[in-house]
Amino acid sequence: MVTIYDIAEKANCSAMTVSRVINNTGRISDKTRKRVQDIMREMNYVPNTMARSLVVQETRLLSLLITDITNPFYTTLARGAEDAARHLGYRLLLANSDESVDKEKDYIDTVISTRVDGVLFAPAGDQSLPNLKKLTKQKIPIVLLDREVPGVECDLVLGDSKEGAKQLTEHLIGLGHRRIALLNGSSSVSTARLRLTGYIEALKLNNITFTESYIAEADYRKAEMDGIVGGLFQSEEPPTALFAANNFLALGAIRSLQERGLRVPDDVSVACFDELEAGFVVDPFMTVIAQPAYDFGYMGIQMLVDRIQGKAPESWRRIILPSRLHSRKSAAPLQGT
Amino acid sequence: MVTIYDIAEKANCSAMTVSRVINNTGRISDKTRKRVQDIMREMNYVPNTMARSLVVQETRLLSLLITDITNPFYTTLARGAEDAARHLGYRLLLANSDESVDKEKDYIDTVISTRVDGVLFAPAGDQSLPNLKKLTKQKIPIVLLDREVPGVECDLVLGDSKEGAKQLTEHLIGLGHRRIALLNGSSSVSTARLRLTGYIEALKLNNITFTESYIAEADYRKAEMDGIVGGLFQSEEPPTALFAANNFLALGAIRSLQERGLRVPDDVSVACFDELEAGFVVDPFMTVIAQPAYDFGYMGIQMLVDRIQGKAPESWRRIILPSRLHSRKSAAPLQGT
DNA sequence: GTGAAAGCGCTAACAG
DNA sequence: CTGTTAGCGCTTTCAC
Repeated sequence: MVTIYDIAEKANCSAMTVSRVINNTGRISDKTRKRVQDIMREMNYVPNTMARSLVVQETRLLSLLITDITNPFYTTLARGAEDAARHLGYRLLLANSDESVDKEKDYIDTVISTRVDGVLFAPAGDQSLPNLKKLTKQKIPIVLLDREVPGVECDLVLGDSKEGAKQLTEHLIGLGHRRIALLNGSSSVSTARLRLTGYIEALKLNNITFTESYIAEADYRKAEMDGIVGGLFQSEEPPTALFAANNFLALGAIRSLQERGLRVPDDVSVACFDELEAGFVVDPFMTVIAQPAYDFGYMGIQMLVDRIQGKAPESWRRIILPSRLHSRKSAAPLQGT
Repeated sequence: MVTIYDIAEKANCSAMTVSRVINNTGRISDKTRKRVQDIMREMNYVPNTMARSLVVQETRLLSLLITDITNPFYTTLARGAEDAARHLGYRLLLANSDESVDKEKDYIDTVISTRVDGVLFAPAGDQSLPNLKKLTKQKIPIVLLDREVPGVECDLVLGDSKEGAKQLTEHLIGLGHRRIALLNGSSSVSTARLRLTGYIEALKLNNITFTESYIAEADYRKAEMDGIVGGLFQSEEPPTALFAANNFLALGAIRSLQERGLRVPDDVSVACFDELEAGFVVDPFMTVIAQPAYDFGYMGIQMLVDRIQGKAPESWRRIILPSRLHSRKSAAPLQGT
């Protein structure tokens, strides 16, 4: 591996001169600059970023932690983050927590010891608090993505879970449904709590009584949920519509519904948060509240870099990205009983 | 940021002792070990990986370069890579080339200067050769993923493109189709060439004459392709089936088919390589040759780490992962004319 | 314009 | 079992 000294020797100058050429700092005569550059090329010199980082105390490395690399919401987000990072001259370290606070913890440790300049963090849930505290204790800037964690002060990029849930619920109500089940994420995740709130608001607004037994909770990544969905539909007056708090929950629910002979949307309407695919798809089936996943990542990185470079305001910023309802086939008007 | 020296001072010992405690090397009395550990915890000490890397000449960082972070094939692959990396104690730097050799080049430069221990590389195509050469010139181990690049000697994890294509084509033939279009990727990508070969072999085997005008090429990421698909179907004797060389091509084709009033599978059967979604899906529609994307990533990292740690054989290894046909609705028996 | 010296945080090699 | 010295590849600071 060729170093700055090898170049300096061949170019008959000091390491400092070479360093200045590399970084375009200070005054250098055109002649020496050219000589040094030629030799660098000739010797295939590539600067050692780590050595540099060690002295300048900055790595130009950012970390992106997502909870499910398999979910198109997060891959689209990752794509946005990747683009933004590239544009701003940062590299991205990727990790996937699988919604596990423990995996998160492991990763936080490696992140800290890697001395990344900042972390873009989609937390597993409220239990991520200690992990986040660990980061803040080391003064590593954080931007929280998608989910808020009570007790953490930092910049945020969120979706409008409450409004979205309200809108989606009202959409179902508009289709004639009054018995609407909510298959929610864990209540230890802020988005799940807000989606419940939005759901309840929509019911109230339409004078529909809230039925406890129409609510169930499951893991956001969960695809297998026969028991849970079974419970929801066992009642005398089973729901005619189901609102799933995210895409994977909806998928699991549909599968489970099909297994018990219920057709979607004929027997049960289904709608959810987030698109099911990253790109477009042949013939989208699911009625969804679509969130601008790409922007979550892109803006998140922008905010993070602003903060790192001291261009951010003192106070914490909270960006709420709007979502949009796409009415499709999975949610249909209620059939006359 | 607290350093080894801060610990050493408080613990009343040398930096070396602290270092030994951290790395669990050499002999240390239980008493000093405990004292040092307590102080490390108390001061929230986190080792500085870069400083360490600088001296041990190893970063424990791997780079994963994929061509389309939006494609479920690659995200699933990334998940496999991520899991393997974690299990083996490596971190993963992620990048997305968007099938662009230029983006690839940029990334290669940062990868080299980051001194990653190895690169897991899904090349954009044959033109990636100079980028790969750059890496090998720096003696950075590479494992090539999914696509081969003529002129590059390294470990490989590939799918069985020829066999898969042959199998898929024969499946279509078995359904009664004889006029089968091939919507292929760019011929500068090894998988596209092999898929063409497999397609041709299947035709030969079934005494179907090869029709030049049934072949078209497009970008693997392409979703918009009206002109291309139009050309394929303008003939007097339009194809009754279409074999798309990857999932996104199939999606684009279907959309374009629908726009010209052709229904799938009623008017045209469609089948392709790779699943359309990372996870399971409600009611899979597309007939596909599914590749074990997760294994591409997992095994790729394993091979890479083996190579890095000198556990790999001298000769280059070439792993061919088998694929599997899933017959679904998008490809149907040919209707009597 | 250019260079010499010192040090970023850590560990290898050797000494005791 | 523990410490000393030197140096990984680079940049900061100050001197010329």
